[in-house]
Amino acid sequence: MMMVRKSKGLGERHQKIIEFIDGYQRKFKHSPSIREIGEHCDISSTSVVNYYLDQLEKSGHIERDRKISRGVRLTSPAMPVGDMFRVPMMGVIQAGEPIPVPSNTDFNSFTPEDSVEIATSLMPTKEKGKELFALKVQGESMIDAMVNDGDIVILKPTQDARNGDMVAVWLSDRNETTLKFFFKEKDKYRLQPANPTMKPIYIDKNESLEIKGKVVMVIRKVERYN
Amino acid sequence: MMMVRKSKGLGERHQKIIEFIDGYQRKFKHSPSIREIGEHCDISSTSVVNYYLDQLEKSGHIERDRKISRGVRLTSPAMPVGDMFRVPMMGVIQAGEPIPVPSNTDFNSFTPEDSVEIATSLMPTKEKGKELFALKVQGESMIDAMVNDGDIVILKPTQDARNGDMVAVWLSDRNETTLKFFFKEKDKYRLQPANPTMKPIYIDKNESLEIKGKVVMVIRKVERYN
DNA sequence: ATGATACTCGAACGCCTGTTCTGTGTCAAG
DNA sequence: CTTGACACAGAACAGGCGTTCGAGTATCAT
Repeated sequence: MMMVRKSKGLGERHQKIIEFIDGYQRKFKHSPSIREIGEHCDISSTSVVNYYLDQLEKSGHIERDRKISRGVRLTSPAMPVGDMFRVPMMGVIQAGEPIPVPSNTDFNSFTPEDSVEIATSLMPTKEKGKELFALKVQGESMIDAMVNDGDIVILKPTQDARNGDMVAVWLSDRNETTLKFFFKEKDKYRLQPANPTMKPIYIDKNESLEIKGKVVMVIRKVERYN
Repeated sequence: MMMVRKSKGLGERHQKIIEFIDGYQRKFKHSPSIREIGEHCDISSTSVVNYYLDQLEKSGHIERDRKISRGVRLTSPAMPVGDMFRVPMMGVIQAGEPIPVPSNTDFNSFTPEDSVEIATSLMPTKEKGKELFALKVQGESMIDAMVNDGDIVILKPTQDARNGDMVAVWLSDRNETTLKFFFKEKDKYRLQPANPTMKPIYIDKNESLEIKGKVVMVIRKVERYN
């Protein structure tokens, strides 16, 4: 039958408690005590706080270290505390295929599996990563940009590049995706490989050239070849 | 008994305490109490623990929330809670110079400024990074390993490499440091550049070849040329 | 020697904190 | 109406915990 009671989901107090714990941990660097939770959530008795904490633990929202002072913590804090952020992995980039670009509406639909975490201390400039996306390089066609099979490139979506930017471009005439340094010259574009021993390629200005994004970071995990 | 004076720097007990706090926070998700620190660091009195904690706070190694249970925490934990860890930046790697390798004794002497944070989710295999160190590449001499000026390479110190490993080697005969893929052949070593368009170099087995470490990761920040 | 400094110990004080127990009121089902 | 699950309050208990104090010991410069 129908219970008008709050038998399902999170009640108002559950949410208030979670919010308070999250804010408290952010402000101070430790967890609140049961009594502190009670005070700030308008609960007069510690047993009631304990009552809700038990429920939140069963529902998996929090973890508790029993008998330990301030042993309450959120299972998945909104921001992973550590100074880093998450970049969605949109797919692969390879010659002969257009690269996927993020749609503007999906901002929280990616899971940890298909995303990359970057420490903010590693980020160039202050692209504090709210629009960035990542691509995995497939094949060795980007090798002239010093990017190899399996590498991860972090891109910032943009249409127009400045001279010297490393960009991901889609050459529809050649049916090819490539990473190059971008230079605009008199009547053509020069796409300069990163490796100085290799020659640049020139694209006429009326040839179609689609800039997909600007590379801000390259990450290579070396573990293969065993 | 022997009581060793240490008026400067960190004494043995200071280090032991820091290590314990770090390990404790990693294992459980909260800080240890003063008594727990005492037990595991062979300090019989809580006042002595408090004594050292005060010093560590003044020297900036820890932070304390007074009057708060378990209100001790490291100012820059080796692993900043969020799922990542810190790799010490030992210096630069460049042709013509030997690369610096970490001494075994410095474990907390590096500051956030000269270290690199890596998300564990980005790490290859399970090198859960307790011996790793980082080097910044200077010059373009590593370009045949697809590593460029300004790149950061993460190395795992090792003397012997397996075939296919990407290693940092010091060729004393040539007075050169280089990154190559390592292959042992009949009577010589083959050092294969990562870029297939470049030819390998061969080192005779009696020529001196010092392997300094195995590359596990390469990070490139692209922000220059503006 | 002597005092200063650095270090160690043990105990006690008193608040903090998680836990538990009893009791009250509400509301829906039987 | 009775019953029982549910939400809540208050109090009390027992141990956890940071803090403080008094006292003792070793090392060193004066």
